This record gives sequence, C-alpha cells and structure tokens, in this order.
Amino acid sequence: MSKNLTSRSEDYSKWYNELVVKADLAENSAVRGCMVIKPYGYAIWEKMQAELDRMFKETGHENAYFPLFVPKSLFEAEEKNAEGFAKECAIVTHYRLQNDPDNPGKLRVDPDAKLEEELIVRPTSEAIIWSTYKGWIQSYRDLPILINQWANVVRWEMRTRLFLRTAEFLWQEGHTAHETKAEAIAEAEQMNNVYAEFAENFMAIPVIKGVKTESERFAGAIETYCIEALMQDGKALQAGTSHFLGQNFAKAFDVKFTNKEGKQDYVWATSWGVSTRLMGALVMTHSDDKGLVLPPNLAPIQIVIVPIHKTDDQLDAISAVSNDLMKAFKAKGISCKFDHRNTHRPGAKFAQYELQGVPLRVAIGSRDLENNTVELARRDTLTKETVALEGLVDRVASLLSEIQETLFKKALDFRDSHITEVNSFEDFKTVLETKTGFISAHWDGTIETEQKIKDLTKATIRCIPMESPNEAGTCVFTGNPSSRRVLFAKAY
RNA sequence: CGGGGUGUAGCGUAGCCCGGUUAUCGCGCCGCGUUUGGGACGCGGAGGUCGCAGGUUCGAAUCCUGCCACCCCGACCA
Repeated sequence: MSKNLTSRSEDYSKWYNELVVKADLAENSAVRGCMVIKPYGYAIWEKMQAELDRMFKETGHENAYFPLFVPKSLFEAEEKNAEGFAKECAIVTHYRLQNDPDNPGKLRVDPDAKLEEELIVRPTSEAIIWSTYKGWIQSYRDLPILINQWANVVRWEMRTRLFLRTAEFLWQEGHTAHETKAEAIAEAEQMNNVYAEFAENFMAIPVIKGVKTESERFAGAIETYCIEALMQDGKALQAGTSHFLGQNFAKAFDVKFTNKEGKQDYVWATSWGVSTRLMGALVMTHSDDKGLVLPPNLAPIQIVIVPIHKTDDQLDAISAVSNDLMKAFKAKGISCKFDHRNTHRPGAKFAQYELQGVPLRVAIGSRDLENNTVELARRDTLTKETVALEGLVDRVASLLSEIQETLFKKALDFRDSHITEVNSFEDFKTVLETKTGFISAHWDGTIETEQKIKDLTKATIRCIPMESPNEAGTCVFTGNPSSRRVLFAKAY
C-alpha cells in the first residue's frame, strides 16, 4: 500500500483503505497500478459525477458512449495524438483462448485467433469519436455537436501512483464539433471555467486557470487550457484540462461540412476531461492526520448520529430522538446516518467517521436526553460543543455551508501564501526548495529555457495564468525580455 | 527501462548476518463474560505455500542461482 499521497502524514494506508485498494489480484498479475474503488470512495465519485453532469447539461451537452477498442488504423490517423500516446497503449492482438496441450488445466492464447488488425484499448477517445462524427456531419445545420462520455481509459504508465496516475482510470471526456474557430475556442474556455467552478464551489479546491506552454500541451491540440491546484505538500496538480483542437482531428478523419456559403470546410473541435485524479486532489488538499476531510457538498454522509448508552432502554430513548432528527435532516436534504451498532463502542465510531471525513457528528447520551441537548462535533476544526436539540437542524444546515466555505478559505489561504514572485534564478531555486509552491516569474517564451529550468530544478511551467496582467520584465533564467509572468512549480 | 530497497497470517512486524524443537510479537478476527460521554478489559481460540521455482545440506524463513511483485529515486504522464 502506497503511503505517499501526501507528505503530511506518516501513514495514510488506513484511511486510503476506506476509499480504495490497489489491485493485487494474483501473483504474476499483469494488472498493475489499477485500483479497486470501494463503496465509500465510489460514493464520493458518484457525487462528483452527478454535479459535473448537471453542469455539462446546463451548458448544452449530452451524454453518449463510444467503444473501448480503437482499431490501430484509426488510432494512428491523427499523427501527433497517436505519437503522444503510442508509448503507453495496451493492445488487443487475439480474441480467443484454448486449452494448453503442454500444460494441462491451463489456458493459452489460441495462435489461430490473431486479429487481422490490432485493437488499441483507448487511452483517450478522439480517434474513435472523430471517425464516428464523420458520418454525422454534412452541413452547418448538423453543428454544433456537444457530447460527453463517462468512461474508463487505459494508459500503460511506467510508474503509477494511486489516484494520481493509475493504469486504468475513470473520467469524463467531452468532444465537441463546431462551425467556427471562435465558437470552438469559446467552448474550450467555457469548459475550463466549468471545471474551475466545480473545483472551487463543489470540491473547495482553489484553482488557477491558465493555458499550457507548447511542451505541456495535449498531443494534437492547438491550445490546452487547464486548472492547476496546489497540494498541501507544496506540489502542483493539474486538476482538469480543456483543449482547443483546431481542425487537426477534422482533417485527420476527413470531417467536412458545407457552410452557410455553400463551401466545404473542416469542422473545429474541442475535447475536455477530468478524472478520478480529482479524488487524489481532494485528499491532498483537505486531509489531515486523522484522515479525510470532506467538503459537505461531496460527503456521502454529511452528519452521523452516535448514540451513547448503557442499557437497551436508554438506546430506545435515544433512537426515538435520533429517528426524529433523521427525518428532519432528510427533509432538509441533509444526508445522515444513525450508527446504532452495538458491536462498536462510541470512541471507535468517532475515530471511524473522522477517518471517513464526515463533516459533522452528533453524539446523544442519557445526559443529553435529560437536558434536551446533543454534542455536536465538526470534522474540519475538530471542535465540539453541547448544543440545544431545539433548532439543531437549522444549525446543522448552516454549519454545513460554513464548513464548505471554511475549507475553501483555508485551502485558498494556503495556496495564495504559496505563490511567490521571484526575479532572479537564485531566488527561484531557493524558494522552490525551502518554501515550495508556485513561483511567479518571467520567462522568455522559449521551449529551450523551459527545458533547462526543468533540468536544473525539476520545476515546470504549470500554466500561463489567464488573469495575469501584462508586465514588462526579463526572463528569470536568460534575462531576455518577457511580457508577463508564468507559474512554475514542481508537479505530480 | 536505469539506480537503490523490500517481500514472513487481513494489516504491521521479530527471526536471516552465524542453517537446528511446534516461526515471534502487536493490531484485527471468532467465543464467553464484564463494559459503553474519545479507538474497552479479562480468559479462551482460529488463522502461515516464510513472494515463486530450482539448488546446496541429514536439516533452509535463514546459504546459492534464477524469476516475480511491490516501494523510493530518475525518464514518461491526467
């Protein structure tokens, strides 16, 4: 079990285990770097899916599904895209097994079942989707096409890392086709904004919107927009991307349409995606040494009620109060759980829900029954107080919003205090090593300089921020003129 | 794929250098009882191809060879 999701705790394996386990299916397992997402972890992913889906539909998109397998000839059609992913593809070459004559009880690949053409397990779906779009588009009246797909993809990475870079991961990928360049660019920017809004408002993760430099751009894209987040260990994480693909894929897959002037033109494309990597971002942004800290918007259980009792009669009395509370919570749309297991003591339950990041906890004992109170504990601040039963539901509702805001504010303060402007390469290196985080510096705009800085410091340009003002300066490395600052950081 | 490290019960581990009873300990698990306002306690119990395959030996968790997996650092990446 990996223990390196954040560097703030010595051993996260226990609460990792609440969400996910790394696949360890058999000896000689070829399933490397994959994960089994357990129900509690998956419930968080479902919350994320539901909110993203809502936002996609609100911006006019529809869901569809395309094949897992991409014939090699389609895959290689867009050269840059194919080249970019070629080194990390899983390939299906055969379609049948048979009994192994040399090894009774074992199976082998049937050598007669070789496919005419190899199938690539999708590392991304541009190829299969654009070959499909070709048949859907003839006229400007067929445009735009605004489609999203929820799917799994496979990228055979040399080195995997739980959540952040697994060999198979779940994601959504949007693929749109437009009549004009301006419309496609607007779409790519819009979706990057949707991601930023989702990350900040829903996940309470502050992000910086920007565009990638040429060397960090998606294979086959003209422009790659991104949202960049900062983890608690001072490393940056790309949390989502949106690409303006120009006419590259339309040309590669010969997707032409007749425009309003009656002339043939290639359509303009975008693609955009976020993945289960966001769950890694969630963990590395908000967690502490007691486990997960979930923003209320994402928590499968927003409040848990733990009874404290000696006798069955006491439990019955507490249950009566709790059941009323549960009804009232549900009526307000607050997800709750009454944990009346008698197999675990209260202390063990407290620890468990802290591990799971449940935002609020209510403890009710006989003392409370007498006084009409409960003990209310916050996960984010780890504080607790005794409060009146009356008005509890409203109080909980407002506390949940408060926690959502507090978590964002805390992460934002951390992020903002870890963006450092530097004007010399000496300072650049010092800040990178001692303070960590983002470094805002001038860059001369060349790939060579970016590469040299990376070689010397391991820091890369995370993005050219959308909102950074023009500012005359000189490149922190070469001294050549520069017109704006960019953000450097060590990244996952 | 290069450099380093590690594989012993569900998890974490001792033992390995220097081969020798029935493989150590903790957590967890099961049973009974007492408990229950922050991870309960007592007694009893179950659970092991010592990563895999060969080899050396009277005897291998321990020594040798090969392989596999995982972790860390590189290259690659959402």
